[in-house]
Amino acid sequence: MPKPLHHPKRSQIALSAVLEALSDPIRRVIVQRLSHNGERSCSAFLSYASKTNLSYHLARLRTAGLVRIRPEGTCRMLSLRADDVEARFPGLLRAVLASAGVEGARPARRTRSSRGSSS
Amino acid sequence: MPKPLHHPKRSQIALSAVLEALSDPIRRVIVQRLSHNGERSCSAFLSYASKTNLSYHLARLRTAGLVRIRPEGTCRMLSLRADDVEARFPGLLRAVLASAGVEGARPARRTRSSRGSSS
DNA sequence: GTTGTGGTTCAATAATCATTGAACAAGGGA
DNA sequence: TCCCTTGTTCAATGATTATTGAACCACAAC
Repeated sequence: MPKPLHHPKRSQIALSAVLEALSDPIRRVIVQRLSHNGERSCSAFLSYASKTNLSYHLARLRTAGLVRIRPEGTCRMLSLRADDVEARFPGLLRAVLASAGVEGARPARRTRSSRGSSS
Repeated sequence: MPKPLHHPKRSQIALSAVLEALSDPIRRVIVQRLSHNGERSCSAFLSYASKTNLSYHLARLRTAGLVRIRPEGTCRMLSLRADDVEARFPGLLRAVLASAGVEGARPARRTRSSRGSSS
């Protein structure tokens, strides 16, 4: 595919764009799987969204600087730009990915001490 | 003011909502100033947005679980729910606030080694 | 060449977001 | 009491988002 597929360089990665990209559950799952399993083809994520919609979400991850997309024959390989993001926003990706796994796990069992805590 | 001003309890704070709330620069500045200076009145942030608009942004921070709003006489006091957010998503707030300060600082001086790197 | 597969682009949609001005509500003085 | 300050709610607006289907493009195999 000829379209240059623009990626922001490390210094251009913006916090707003990164947080916005990570605020979507679908995109967070993609980032998480890339973080665990390394490089994957686009089609590996077709279970999370339709072809067109997936393309949209991947473009958002790419333009935010979270993901690199490399053409390989007829398909495209995705990889997480973990080093770039870590260099720019230290600890951010780690914190989000760690939290993403637990998110919504238990309904926060009502213990005696939490009975009337937070509003 | 009588309206109960709903706050989510700690276990209800959702990652998507937190990231979404923090993805806006205005809201990030507010969170940062609360983190540095502690409790502040709403009106302390009128320099960042109009009265109505500020009320909107504060409501988003509140419903996301990032901020607590407490009526005090004729004004309202804002405080960061740093402990709740930290308990739920460890390291997240720290990472965002640390990065927020540096964001967009230097225009990334073009060194020889960065000349044609990314993208 | 033709066909198939992997992905993107385009146009359209419904929903949400950010921003504004006008109106309203609840204290706290004078 | 009448104001003034602080802040919210409402309605409207323009911009952006997420999602879809149809069309398209590039490569690879036949």
